[in-house]
This record gives sequence, C-alpha cells and structure tokens, in this order.
Amino acid sequence: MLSSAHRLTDGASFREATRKGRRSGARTVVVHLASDPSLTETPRVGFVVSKAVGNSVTRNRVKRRLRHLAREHLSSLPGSAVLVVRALPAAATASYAELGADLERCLRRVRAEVSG
RNA sequence: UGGGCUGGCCGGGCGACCGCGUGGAGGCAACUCCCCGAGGAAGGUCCGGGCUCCACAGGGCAAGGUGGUGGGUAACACCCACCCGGGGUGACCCGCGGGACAGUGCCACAGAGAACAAACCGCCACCGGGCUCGCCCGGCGGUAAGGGUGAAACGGUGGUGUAAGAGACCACCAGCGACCGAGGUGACUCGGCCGGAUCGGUAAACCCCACCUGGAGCAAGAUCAAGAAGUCCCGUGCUUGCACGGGAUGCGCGUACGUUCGAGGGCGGCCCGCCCGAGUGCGCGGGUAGAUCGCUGGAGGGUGUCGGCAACGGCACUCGUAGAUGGAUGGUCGCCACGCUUCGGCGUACAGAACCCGGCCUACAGGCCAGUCCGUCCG
Repeated sequence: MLSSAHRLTDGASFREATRKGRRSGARTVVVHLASDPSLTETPRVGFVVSKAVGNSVTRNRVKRRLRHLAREHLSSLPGSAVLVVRALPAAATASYAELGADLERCLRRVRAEVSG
C-alpha cells in the first residue's frame, strides 16, 4: 500500500500525465509516465479505474491491488516521476500475479523510453 | 418422521508476515509503540424526520400526497391489533380496502343481444297452405321458463297464474335501504321490525369528498487564509492614452428588456396583493471548489423488570462501536470448514460507509434456531 505522500491527488496532474507522458499498455493496464521538474522529492502515483471494470467492490479490489503493487516499483522511479495507472476491464478477472506481471512489463518499457 | 406456514439469526473461522486511515502516547526530527477501522442490505435514492441556510403578509385558484378503524412513533406511504372482502383442510396468506343515485367516459373477443336490455334456437296463440291425421311449411304476433356465448345476460327456491310465460302476484331465502334494541373507543357485528320488486363493472379513467404538504440541501452551512487580471466611475498629471490615488463590480462575448412610465427578485406554481429594488433574463464559450470545523454520543446497543394482546413505552443497570475526501478499512501465505473436481486444483453469495437516524423496495451461495399446522407411525 502506498502512503499519502506518494499519491497523486489533483486533476491537473492526472491530465498532464495522461496527455504528455510516455504510454505503454498490456492486457489489464495502461501506464502513463511523465516528469514534473517542480516536484522532485518523491515519485507520485495515481490510478484510474472506470466503471467499465465492474461494480464498486471490483473497482476497489483492483485499485487496492494496483496500489500495493506500485509500492514495489517506487524505488526504481526518479523523484520527479508522475505515474498514472489506468485499469482495463480485463483487470477485474486477473489474478494478483497477472496484474503484477503486466504492471512490471509496462513500467520497464516506459522507463527505457524515458531514460533512453 | 414427511410436507408446509410464520418469525428471527448467521453469512466463513484461526494464525503469521508486509501495508493503509482516524485517534492516543513518546520524540527536536526521521520515526516508534498502542487502540479502533464496512453492511444486512452500507445498494436503489422511493417515503418520513433530525440538522443547516433561505423565506415567513395574507387571500383565491391550481399542484402533489394519503385513503377501513383504533393504537404506536420525532414522523411516515412504516409497524401492531382489530374489522370487512377473497383464498387455503389448516397454520396462515392476500387487498394500493373513501365515493359508481354529482357528472363525463370506456367495457376487447365471443354472442341474436353489453346498459332507458336483448327474440338466434326454443316455447305458445292466431291466420294461410300441405297432409300419411300425427304433424310439417310459411306469415304475423306473444314470451326472458329452457339452450347456447361470455369475466359479466337485470336475484334463488316453491307456488298462484297463463295459450305459453314473466316479481305479473304470494311465501321463504339472499341482497339493498330506513328505523329500533344489544355489544364494541371505533371500523363493525348480532337480533328485531318495516319498506319497495331488486338499475352491472371500471375511480391503478377523468372526477368528487375528507385530511395533509414552505424551498433547497453537508458541494447544506460556519470560520480562516490566499488572491484579484479585466471592466466601469471619479480626481490629479501629462507625452491624449498611459501613470498614480480613491471607489464599485467580480470570467469573457453576443443579444433582449429596464432604473419612480419599475427590469428583475422574494412570499412553493399562477393571479391579486405586499415587500425589496438597479441591474437582470437568454444563448455560446471558458474557469473554479485550499485548510479547519460541520463529523459522529445517537429518536444508540444490550440485559433485567414493570405496563400493554402487540407494535411500543417507563424505570434500573451496563457497553463504548469507522469517520475517509483521487476517498483508509487491504495484500500474500498456512491450517481448518463447506461446495465443485478431469484429484493437479478451483471457488466461498449479494455486495463497499461518504452528515446522521426510522422505514420501504430490490439483490443474496449456503446454513442455523424457535413457534405452529396437516399427514403418517408408535403409545
């Protein structure tokens, strides 16, 4: 689980990241990674889980699993990073391990693009 | 022991590790430790309240809601008891339970006929014809007893009566209405007596009657902080469209109406009336919602006792139980329970608080308990 300092909470940052960030998709998630030079202390992560994923119980479970998984990747992100993880409908039925694999694959790709 | 009916309850358990949020303690701080942390429906947002702000000058007309009676409650469209009607052998269940002589509308299909009833078959009299002398055919009438249709055909049984029949008349029954008596707080029930032959259903069609109803909602609302571009007005200065100072407004553009000949707003919607009044309505495009409080102790839960058929209420003792705001309440693993299984495993219903309560409605794998009815077996 992520602590509050690592959470993305304002709408403007969400828009910035999804419009300008590097994007990579998998079966269950789409990842947007942007960089905000004004805030460099710690990477921040936000999640978008729409109603297409399922009812509120399902959406909550997906969001919690993603938040938990994202925690393990914080150390590999720069302090200025703004990460938005969007869940796709397939995420509702995916297992924790599948979600983790998809997230890791996507993150590896966008990190490579940003640094390279 | 089988099948039902009613009411209530649970809705995975235990443990380990890693996390998240509120609160508390310690610490200069990083941080550490402790407590607590989703539901019976948290859901739909359909009713009723609390709370907050606004309004409170009335009258009329609309609009919406409720609809047997009595009680419960803060209140209700909820709950309890009872009454009436209907269903069931029974426990029990069901009814959107005011009015169809105030008026208007509608009544499909079938059927001859569906609302000031109706002659298709049948029955009967009369007239004419035929004739195997018992009827047959045609015409004109009478007839609602019988058949058939329908959800529904203008009471039922028996008699008098008649050509055949008919509430045409009579008795009883059913139903309707008036009165009287008894019981009940009441809806209503029971009994008596009289009356007139006794004109359907639908009000979840309009409608009529009685009663009830201010508006908006926690993004309510309060406090604090920050910020102020642009536009307009006034004054001063000069380089005549800029600077400075003061005031007003608080996104821009277009359009319409208006300032004592009153736009617009408030008094629930409209009209009258009253009050406030200088800007306001509409369209297009765009922007914003930081912190703290509100925020959880409340019509609160449990036990006992008393009153009450009950819903519920009184008293006493006792318990302490989420408070987020891109939104915590989780993730992984082990053992057990249950259900599938191709014996590898897989799954564990419906579903996630958002100001708080009381209800209603809807969803729900599986399981438990109590009462009660009918049947069967034994005694």
